[in-house]
Amino acid sequence: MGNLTVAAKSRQSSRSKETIREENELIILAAAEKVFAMHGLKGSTTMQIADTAKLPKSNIHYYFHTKLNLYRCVLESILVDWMKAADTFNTFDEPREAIRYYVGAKMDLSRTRPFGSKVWANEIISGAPEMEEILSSKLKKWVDSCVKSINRWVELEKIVNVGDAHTLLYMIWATTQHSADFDYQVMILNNGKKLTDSEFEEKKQQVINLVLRSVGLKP
Amino acid sequence: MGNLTVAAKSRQSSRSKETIREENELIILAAAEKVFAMHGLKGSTTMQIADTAKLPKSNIHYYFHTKLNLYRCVLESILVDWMKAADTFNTFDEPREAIRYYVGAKMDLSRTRPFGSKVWANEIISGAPEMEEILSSKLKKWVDSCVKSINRWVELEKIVNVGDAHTLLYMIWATTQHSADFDYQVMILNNGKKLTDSEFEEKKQQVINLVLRSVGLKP
DNA sequence: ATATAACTTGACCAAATGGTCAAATATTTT
DNA sequence: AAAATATTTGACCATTTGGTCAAGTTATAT
Repeated sequence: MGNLTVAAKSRQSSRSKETIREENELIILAAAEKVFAMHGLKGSTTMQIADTAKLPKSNIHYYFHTKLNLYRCVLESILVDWMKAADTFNTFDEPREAIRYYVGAKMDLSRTRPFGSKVWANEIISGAPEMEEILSSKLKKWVDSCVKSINRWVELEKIVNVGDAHTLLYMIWATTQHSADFDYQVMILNNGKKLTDSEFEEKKQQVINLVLRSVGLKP
Repeated sequence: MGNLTVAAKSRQSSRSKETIREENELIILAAAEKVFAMHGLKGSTTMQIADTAKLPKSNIHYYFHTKLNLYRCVLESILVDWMKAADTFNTFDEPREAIRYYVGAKMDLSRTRPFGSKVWANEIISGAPEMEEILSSKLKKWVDSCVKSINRWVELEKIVNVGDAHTLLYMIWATTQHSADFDYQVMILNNGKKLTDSEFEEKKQQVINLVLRSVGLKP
């Protein structure tokens, strides 16, 4: 024992500055996502986030400066996953495939990243005050191209005429989004039991089928 | 002028204690609903609510004691309307009628009481921390009876087999609920234009048709 | 009329909270 | 090795905010 110099000891447990930064940012982002999901932007305190991250509060400010900025970073990080799921909608020509994959991807996302899903939903519902730019640019483009796809399917008589394509899109959106956020809810209403993986797959299939039928497609 | 006694003047502009209480409670509840919808429970300040109600802050506390209590009162008041819409689901034997009226009622509610709708949605999404009792009792009963209705319809082959009835119910719920809360969203994504009454009726019809088709019914 | 009860409101307070700072520690560069 | 740069952290602060209180006003009961 004791045959390591102080320098060696320190070197042994040392991480490079780069990895320190990366690791801590990830830890803080994850903690913030969880806390924001539970209490919203204003309802969350930097102290709660710090405790969840098991870091001193000052550390949170050191890496993300302000709570609002941290919140925005969380949203952006969620947006990446969210858009990844969204993209599937426009990579299929056939409505059946497009819907099947998008709904599936969206529901998977809600299961693998439940906290992010809630932060996102909350932000959207409160009028997306922190995301107007993103919504007006990135998301608008996505929505527009989805609407085009849907309208084309209607013209080609691949799906029934649903009226305004936005209505259908929002319905799919709402269903997959909310289907996630209800998990919590479902637990209270049913019993205390969470869905198993296979139960979840079954539920996912049911939702897909509902959506498919809603546009006149047979599952 | 001046031929009214002080007493008469005072009597003239006076409202009975009872009506004063009733009126003020309503004013405060409405203001709170609006503010809570925009900023959530923690994000709303009693001062904001007071300003919106055009009353001094102390007055809010005089009538509702604490912010949390006021919030609960708002939720309860929304629950009344919410359950009123919900009841329609079980007053029709035919799924077509039940769905048509419930979805319609729910969407009307979201239009006539947009703020309440958002408060409710927010509360539900954050896991309904202030409503566990209500959810476990009143709402559970409603859900159970809806599930029974749906299952009976499946047995009688009036609608297709949707798997777990809860999934369908939540889907309807999510669609109507969210369809409300997207209004804000829709404005940003489309232009700045709100839906006219007739556009809304059209949209309502589209949603109803989507839901009907999703269970295999022709609109 | 007068006493009592209910309503109104500005001043005030204690606690919570977002954020700052400087001193200490660790890593990297020269 | 030493200078420079980056990270860590406790102490501290100004502001916000839910809530109280007491003094004043208005309505009601006797």
